[in-house]
Amino acid sequence: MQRPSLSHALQQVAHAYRGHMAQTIRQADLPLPGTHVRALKAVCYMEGCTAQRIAQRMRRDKAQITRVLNDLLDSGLILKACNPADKRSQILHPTSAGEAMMQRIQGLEQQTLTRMTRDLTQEEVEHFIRIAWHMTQNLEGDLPPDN
Amino acid sequence: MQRPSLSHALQQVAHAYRGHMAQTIRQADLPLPGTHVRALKAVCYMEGCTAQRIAQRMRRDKAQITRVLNDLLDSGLILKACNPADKRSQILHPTSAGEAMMQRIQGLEQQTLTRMTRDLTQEEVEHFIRIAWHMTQNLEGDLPPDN
DNA sequence: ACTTATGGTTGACACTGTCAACTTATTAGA
DNA sequence: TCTAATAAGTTGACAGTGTCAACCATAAGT
Repeated sequence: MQRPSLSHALQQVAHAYRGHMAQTIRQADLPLPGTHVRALKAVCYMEGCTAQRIAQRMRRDKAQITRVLNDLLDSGLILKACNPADKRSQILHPTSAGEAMMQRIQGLEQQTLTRMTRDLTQEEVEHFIRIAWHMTQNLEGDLPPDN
Repeated sequence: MQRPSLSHALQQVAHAYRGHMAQTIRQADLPLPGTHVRALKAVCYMEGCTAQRIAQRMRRDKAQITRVLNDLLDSGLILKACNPADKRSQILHPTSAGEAMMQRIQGLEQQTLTRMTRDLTQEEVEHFIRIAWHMTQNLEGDLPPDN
C-alpha cells in the first residue's frame, strides 16, 4: 500500500463517475437516479428480463430492485407482463417512453465515459476493465459479466 | 462499449470492495461504517488534520464529515483540539483507542486487498491505480492523491 | 469599520443498501 | 398425492451515504 492506495483510488473513481453521471442527468432534466438507470438498462437489453435476474446481475438485494422497478412502472418507462412459464415472476419490457429515455441516457453516459477516458488508450481501458472484473471475481466469485 | 462495460465493471468492483470490507469489519465486531473508517484513517495519518482537509481529501460534503467526526468523537476514537492559529477550526487527533482501532482495521483492509489482488501482479495493480486516478482527474480535475 | 470568505454545525432530504417476514407459486421427495 | 423445501416478488424497517441550504463564528482584505 503506497501513496495512492488501491482502496482510495477505487473509491475516488467510483465516486467521481457516480457524481458526474448524476450531475449530467440532472442537467439534462432526466429525473432518474443511478440505480433506476441501471435497472432500466437491464430491462432494455436483457432478454426475458425479470426482477430476479436484474438483482443477480447488479448483485443487489431484490427488495431494492422491486422498489426501483415499481418507480419505473409508475413513471411509465417499463411494463410487467405475465410469465406463462412461471406465474410467480413477471417478464419486464420497456415502454416506448422507456426506450426513448434509455437512448437519451446512453448518450449522456457515453459523454461521461468519453471524458473519463479521454487521454487513455483503448487498450488501457480494456486492461482496467479486465482487472476490475478480476478483482470483483476474487471478492465474490460468480456470475458472468454479460454486459 | 462492449460486453463488460466500463461503467458496469467500475460499479461492480466498487460494490464488491465495499461489501467485502463491511462484512469483514462486521465479522470482527468492529461496528464502524466505511465512511467512518476512512475519516479515522485521515485523522490518524494526516498531519494537522482538520474536518475541512478530510472533506477535501475524500471529496465529500463537509456536513457529512462533521457528523462522522462527531460519531468518532462520541465513540472515543478521536479528539478535537483547539487550533491556536485559527479559532474556527480544530485539529483532530486519534485517541489511543482510535489508534488501536485503526491498527485492527488496517489489518482487515489488508486482508481484503490481498484477496482482491491475489492473482494480479504488482504491476497490474499499480497500472489499475494509475488509470483509476487518471479517470478521476478527467472527471473532476484537481487535488493530489497524497495517499 | 465593512465586506467577503472560510471552518464548522445543523436541518432537511434524496439515494443506496440490506435484513427479515410474508405471499404465492414451483419443485422435489416421501 | 401430499408435503416440504425452494424460489419470485413484495413490504416494512432501518442503517448508511451524499448533498444542499442556512447559519454562526472567526479571519482576511479593503
